[in-house]
Amino acid sequence: MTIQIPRGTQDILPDASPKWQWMVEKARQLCKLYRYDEIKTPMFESTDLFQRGVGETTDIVQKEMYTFKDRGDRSLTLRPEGTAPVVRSYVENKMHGWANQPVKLYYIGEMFRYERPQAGRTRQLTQFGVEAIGTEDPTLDAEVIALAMSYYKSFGLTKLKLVINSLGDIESRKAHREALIRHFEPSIHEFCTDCQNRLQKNPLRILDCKVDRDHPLMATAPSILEYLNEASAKYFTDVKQTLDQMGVTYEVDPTLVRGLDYYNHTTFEIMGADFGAITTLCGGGRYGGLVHELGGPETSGIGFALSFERLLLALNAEGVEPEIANPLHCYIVTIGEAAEGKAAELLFKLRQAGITADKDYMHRKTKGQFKQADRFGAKTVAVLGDEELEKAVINVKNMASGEQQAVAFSDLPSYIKSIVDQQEG
RNA sequence: GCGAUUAUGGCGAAGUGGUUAACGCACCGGAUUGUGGUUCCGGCAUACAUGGGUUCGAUCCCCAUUAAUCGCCCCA
Repeated sequence: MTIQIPRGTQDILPDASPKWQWMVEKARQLCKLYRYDEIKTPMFESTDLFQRGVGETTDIVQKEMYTFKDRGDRSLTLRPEGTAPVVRSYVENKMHGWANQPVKLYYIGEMFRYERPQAGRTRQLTQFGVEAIGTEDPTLDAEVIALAMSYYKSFGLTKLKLVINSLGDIESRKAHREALIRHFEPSIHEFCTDCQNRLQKNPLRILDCKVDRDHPLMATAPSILEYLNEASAKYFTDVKQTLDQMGVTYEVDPTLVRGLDYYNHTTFEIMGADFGAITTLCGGGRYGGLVHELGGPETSGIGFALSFERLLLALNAEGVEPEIANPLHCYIVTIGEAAEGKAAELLFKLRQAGITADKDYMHRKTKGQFKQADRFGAKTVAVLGDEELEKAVINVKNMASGEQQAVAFSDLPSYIKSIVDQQEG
């Protein structure tokens, strides 16, 4: 048996990489506009970081972490998400003391979760995320949401839906949680076993349940929005107003719950075209206690994470293609062994002049080399054989018009350039 | 962790309990000497996931394993 790629991972082959480069480039450009700076953190961290940062009760920590011991008997974990590491770095590097506040960061990198692979779900995934840490300001929440939406829209995606919600502050959350338990507890035996487990663990999740969605108690369940205290309600209103002013359209969904423990106040999710079971492209929100939990000051941050794997599904679902291409300007056809050295030299000079150029390395016959050039979509083919060598010229064929012209070796780069310019113009 | 489906040459895809396992695409070569599409001709390939079992004999039947795809859970 030959060795296979590990389960849930994938190779990104050359025909797919333009799209990946495209996704990365657009993320970087957008972050420049919004003035977020890149941060890179390690792919693995102390296991404690995720246990404390993400939350002991979350699925990520309970069953999805790639945890291992190194030779020094330290427990390490391949990062399953980006926020906890960034906040760790924020605290460790005392970014709360930096002159520019809030600290606005973005990251692009691989995350690892031990899950059953499925459409839009892999064990290694690539996330782009931003974190704005150091203040609690509704316009910042709106900015982060707007950034995420702008990112998707910059690809020309149209089937997007932004859903927002507020979990309120700790006090509001707690009041709501108790109300939910009071609401469901008497009849919890009528619900699925998952929901019975959720009752104490995370009663908010019951509202998400697909099995029991038609149960009468669902419709009458207390909404978080009714339990927001004054400050939380105002904060949420301000976020919504800012989005309105920016012209970002959204839907409020009081049942929107995010999986990680650290969220409070604003949460949001962006969904895309329906491909398979998964429609969530991006998730984010504000995290209140996290910085302090990890040893920093009492401050708050907001961010989102999205995966390129799912964005790719959305791009494919809507048939979006990148404009990036790499046209071949010149293909050199050699006839006879004597031409090989000169061809290599000319290739080198063409490339030095910024012209994309290639040749045959498979000892194909002339016709085969032309076929190859055609397959590459070469703008020009330059033929070099004994006749040309004798006269110190090379015959350049314009592949669009079929015209052929003898050109002195030293004039080749400028001649190719003129034909390419002419074809493009 | 649970469930469903699938597993044939580089790719796609037929097929059978028993001699050389179709075909298409791709690739290479040729159709009078060094020129791309199309057409025609020819060539090419360690192909029946792995390990057991049933059978005189299995790629085809049964079991297990592995992997892929999809779904549940949960999430990006």
